[in-house]
Amino acid sequence: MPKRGYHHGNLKQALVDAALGLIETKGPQGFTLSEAAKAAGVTPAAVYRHFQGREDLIAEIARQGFEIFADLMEYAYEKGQPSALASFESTCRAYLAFARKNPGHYQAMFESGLSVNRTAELAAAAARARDVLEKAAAELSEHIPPGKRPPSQMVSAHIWAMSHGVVELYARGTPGGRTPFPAEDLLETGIGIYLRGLGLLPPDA
Amino acid sequence: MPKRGYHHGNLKQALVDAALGLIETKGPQGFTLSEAAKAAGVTPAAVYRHFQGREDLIAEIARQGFEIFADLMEYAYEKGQPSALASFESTCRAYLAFARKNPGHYQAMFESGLSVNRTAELAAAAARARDVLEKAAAELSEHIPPGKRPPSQMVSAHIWAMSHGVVELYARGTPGGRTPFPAEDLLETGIGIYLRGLGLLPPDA
DNA sequence: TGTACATCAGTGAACGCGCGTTCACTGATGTAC
DNA sequence: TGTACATCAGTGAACGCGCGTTCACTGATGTAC
Repeated sequence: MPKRGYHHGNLKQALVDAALGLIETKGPQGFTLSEAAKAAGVTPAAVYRHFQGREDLIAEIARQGFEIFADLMEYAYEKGQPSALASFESTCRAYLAFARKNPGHYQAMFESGLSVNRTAELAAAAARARDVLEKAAAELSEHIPPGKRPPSQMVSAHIWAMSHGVVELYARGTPGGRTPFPAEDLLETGIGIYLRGLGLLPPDA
Repeated sequence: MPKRGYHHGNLKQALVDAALGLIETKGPQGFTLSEAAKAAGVTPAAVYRHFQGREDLIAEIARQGFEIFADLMEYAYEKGQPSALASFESTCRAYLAFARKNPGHYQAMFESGLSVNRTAELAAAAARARDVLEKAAAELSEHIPPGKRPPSQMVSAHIWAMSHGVVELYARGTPGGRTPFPAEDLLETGIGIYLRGLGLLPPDA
């Protein structure tokens, strides 16, 4: 697909891919524009044909990440239908799977420090991903008696928080944590206990 | 306390404090050694009398952070005694309170990318903090019938993950999240539901 | 099919800058007598 | 109490380096005729 020679052919995406690799090894703050250019086999000045600067490049990576993320979440949601519970659990699993498979995207999205409202496209992609989880949570909530039902946005926030926490603490680096349990099991059991607390799973299981 | 003049008197701690301020505004990767020196009113070269370099400075901040963190957790734990449940909930609240009150430390500890095993002191401080939560979780677990009791290390990992997730997503920046709920409420309710799932709180409440 | 030309993606040289790190030094402090 | 001296925390000049950014340019590509 990419042409060779004086004209690169698809430099924009090549820069994105090169930066992804750098992020995975050195973090979103750990590389320079020049490094990304060099990794793509191109002069630093060439970057400015496609991006306004380093931040703009990271924002594009985050945008692509949120698009992939939203697609994955939507797919997982559909796969679980028509069961609200199955959709919800499938969506949660997709969260961790995405973080595992796309660590560079994940870091650009959540650890680069850039605002999700930087551009309209980025905000839209992020909103699409969030909406999937909120929809799954809302459907699930309908199975809880109205009196003891927490707001569904709160449920999705709880789940997002636990998922993100598991990713950050137990699916990568070496922070305060490290447990003898695989991240997947940790998330699965954690969400299981949480759903039991909501009365959506039998108290035993 | 700090002397003025040619000799600073307490430069090491002054550098730590200056760096803390910089971390709070620009993140753990967003400042340079020279900036920290300037913020402390001192030549860049002076830093080398106290630290081996930038990483070493951040590691010292993280170490101090883990010490404060562990102290706070221990105090919260004691305050809840002799009730295992009260100790546990108090400890969870202390987690978020620490992150709120010491954002610079928190970032140095969990978002700077440095390994907790960098030095023995750092590892020891981190282990002390972790042990408090694990002890609280273990005591709590004893109130669950052995048959349906998850490993207490798993419980503490779940709680740490949810706490960390709430801090990262809802107590600061603007990632995929933003909810209408204060982080404190989010964590409180999330842990409440989780504990109900463990059978440690009545199914209503 | 061939030629002339417009377009524009990428080049490479240049710039000013602030970084981390070193070094011989200086001068404040504390202590021995 | 006073003086001589050792200690060592911080200075300031210097260095080489890679950064981001600009600019006039070059040459590959596509298209009009």
